[in-house]
Amino acid sequence: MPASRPLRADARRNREALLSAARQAFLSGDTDAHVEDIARSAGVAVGTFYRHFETREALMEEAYRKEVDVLCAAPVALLDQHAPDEALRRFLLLLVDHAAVGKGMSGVLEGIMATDSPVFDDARTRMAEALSLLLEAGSAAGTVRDDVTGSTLLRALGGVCGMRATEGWLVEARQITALLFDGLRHGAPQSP
Amino acid sequence: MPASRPLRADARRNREALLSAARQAFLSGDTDAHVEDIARSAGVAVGTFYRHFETREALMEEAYRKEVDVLCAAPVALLDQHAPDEALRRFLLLLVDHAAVGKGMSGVLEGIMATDSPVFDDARTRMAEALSLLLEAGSAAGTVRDDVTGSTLLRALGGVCGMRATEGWLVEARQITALLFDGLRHGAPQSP
DNA sequence: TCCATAAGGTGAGTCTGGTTCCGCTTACGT
DNA sequence: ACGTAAGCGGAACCAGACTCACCTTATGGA
Repeated sequence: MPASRPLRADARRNREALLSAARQAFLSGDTDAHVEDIARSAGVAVGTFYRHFETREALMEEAYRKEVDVLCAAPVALLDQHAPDEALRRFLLLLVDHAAVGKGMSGVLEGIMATDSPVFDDARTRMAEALSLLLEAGSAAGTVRDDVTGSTLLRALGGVCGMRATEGWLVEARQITALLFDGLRHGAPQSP
Repeated sequence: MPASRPLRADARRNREALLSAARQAFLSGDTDAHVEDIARSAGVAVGTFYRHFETREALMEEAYRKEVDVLCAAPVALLDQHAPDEALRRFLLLLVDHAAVGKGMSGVLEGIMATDSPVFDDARTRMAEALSLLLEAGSAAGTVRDDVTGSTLLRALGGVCGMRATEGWLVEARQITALLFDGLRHGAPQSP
């Protein structure tokens, strides 16, 4: 199953072009760029697009996989550097910053977190696991409540990432994460 | 501008039929029922549909206005009966229960809270005001932090309402509101 | 070097679903 | 009754995702 065949040179080129055209469009805020436009600006026809990507949404997932990878890798590194609760706090802020990368990214994060769209199943699962890691470390250390799962927290973050382009949204987003973070500590074994 | 003319009898009948067909469909989970289906099951043609509603989305807003009204009215009553923080807590749970009414309702609440769709501008504003009322009462009483606005909290609730039909989502939703509630109290003047 | 051939590309066409438009119908005031 | 403005129907239109039958070309072996 891995690399059934190495993919022809022109094919790889086109695939790459499509992906980068998509990233370009999405990051610049045009989350619902038309397939035809993406294809054209990659210099290919729609048929070619569909040779490489199952559907329009599949492309979106692919386009953002890199970002999601970065995000999902963060917890391990953070836990290495900081106490669990601090690591959690930093991760939440990281999430917000990523949502800030471009209006598009925030749309995708929203798709990941706030919907059930099967397109983002994979990303959602990995993200929930990343959060679980942090929560478990925190609750083991007794600084974070232990009755919240990664997927619950993921859900709770959905709204944050849905915020786009509103005046001063970054401030709001930071406040929300602060709110959640305080809530997470509030119920911790020793504090209430 | 008010009642430019009392609307002909058959027209009112049809409008009502459309609205109720839509509510029926939406509440039973089919948030993206087709205009044609709604029209048919109301016993009219699409043309009639568009005589009464600007767009498909406009219908959705209309269909849920009643629910939103109920929700927005709650804070006043709650503040009458309970201390501000308790009123806030109850309101958050009320929101969750409303989202539970039907998969459709939760979709709409999500639309209200987690997007910028102009369709829900009105509902969003009113909801934010309702939350502000509670937050202000709470912060005046010193039991709730004072650095969070209604619209911020609204955003924070976005994810909750986006949850649909997942096994045990109600429990998750309650946990998230508890999380937010604890976070809201955590930063209150006297407690930290 | 050249050919055979399978991988890749093309874009007109299909399909789905929202929206428009215009001619017919009907409620309702006189 | 009747005239007419308000309503209604539904075929036509349009947008945008996706398909398919056919053409083009990279590539590996003779």
